[in-house]
Amino acid sequence: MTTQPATETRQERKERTRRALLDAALDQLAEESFGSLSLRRLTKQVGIVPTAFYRHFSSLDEMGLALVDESFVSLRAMIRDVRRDQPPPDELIERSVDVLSRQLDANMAHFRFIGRERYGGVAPIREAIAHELGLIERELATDLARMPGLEAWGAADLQLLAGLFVNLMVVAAYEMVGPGAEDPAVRREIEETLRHQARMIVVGVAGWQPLER
Amino acid sequence: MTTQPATETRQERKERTRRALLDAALDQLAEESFGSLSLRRLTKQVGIVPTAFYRHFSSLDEMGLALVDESFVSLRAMIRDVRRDQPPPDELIERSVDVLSRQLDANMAHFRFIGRERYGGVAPIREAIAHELGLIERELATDLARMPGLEAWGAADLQLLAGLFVNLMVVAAYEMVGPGAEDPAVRREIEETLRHQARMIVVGVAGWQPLER
DNA sequence: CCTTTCAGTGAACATCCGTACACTGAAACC
DNA sequence: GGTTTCAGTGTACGGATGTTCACTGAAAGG
Repeated sequence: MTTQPATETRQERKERTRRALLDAALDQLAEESFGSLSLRRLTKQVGIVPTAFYRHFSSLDEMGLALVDESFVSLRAMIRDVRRDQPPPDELIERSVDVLSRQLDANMAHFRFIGRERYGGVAPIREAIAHELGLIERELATDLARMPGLEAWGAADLQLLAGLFVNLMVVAAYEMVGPGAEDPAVRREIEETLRHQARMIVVGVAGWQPLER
Repeated sequence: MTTQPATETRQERKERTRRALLDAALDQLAEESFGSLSLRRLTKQVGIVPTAFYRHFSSLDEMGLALVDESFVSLRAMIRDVRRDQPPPDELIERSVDVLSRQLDANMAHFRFIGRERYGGVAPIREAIAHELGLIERELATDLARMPGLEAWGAADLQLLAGLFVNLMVVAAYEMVGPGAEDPAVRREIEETLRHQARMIVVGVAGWQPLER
């Protein structure tokens, strides 16, 4: 295993099987939860012997935390994309959902992982995800503070709103990428629901203009 | 095992160990996900031999579906409680959260189970939960249709709103009852956040009156 | 060029897993 | 009161699990 064309430094090879382990995990996590992952099946899929796993991670949990890390790198990259070309406030939702939709395909497994394990079985992973989502919530809150009409809001108010949006996003992302959303039509429907629900939060029930049909 | 004071009909005894199996599952599900449950640990906790499990369920999955069923009996009972004494619209959120909070203690394990397995690992259970939540969402939509100010809303609009509320409730319920919410202060905080966020959806960002601090 | 490092090997382990099978003994039934 | 039903027993199995340990062979380094 792991012999390649010609030149490849030792740490390149190591990094490659490490990557393969992470990918195998993300792959298997599409069909089961982290708590039921098996080290042996993982290494079998990668094509190495079970014990070689320990050359890369000291335990399955440690590998899980690595997955959390890189998943949130994806998520933050997405947020940065939205923030980069400062969209006008009235287009913020549209732009955000567009970016989400685009990034979703590139990082399906990551978003699926977050959605699945957010409330899933294994404590340290659940906690790591909760922590990262908390950070993102607070970042979003400070972003929102600069929006017209929200300058006077207190930290607590902004936090509430940020929580609503983050929740909505995580749930919608998972539903768009999780099992049952293979059909593009279904996915587009979820995407539209997300747009509308986000708008509904902004204008409120009182200010909602019924959808034309 | 399973010998009792005096008279106890055969099906009573059977029902009792069935109940014990379900309870043992709910108990263990506080610390792991359904996908990693083990028939042997389950039966050990109940005090019966592994093979006796099959006298009650044909598989772990079937038992999981039974858990979904009884969990939604709890949830529907809760909703009926809110609906029973028709609360005035402006108190609906307060009343709902109060009922939720009260029912939560009585059915912790059920709500924890739903929150955990909603996006969790095992397909048939995930689908059963999604189906039941869909029903509840539609019920709530028809309830909302009778509210003053919403009589003119179309089915799609009502569905959007119902989705927001159901989502908010499931997430908040899990956070109130899941790991990390043992501290009553933490729980009360989550409860208050839920109240505020629900109100924010109703009045919208535009109509939000900043919290006094 | 010779030595060190170390990713991956392969056998062995104790333990857990689900399930098949023949069984027992007491409640249920006629 | 004799027969049937059936929840729970006990053994036994084949296979999967995580982890140990001493190992190999090629790349890295002096």
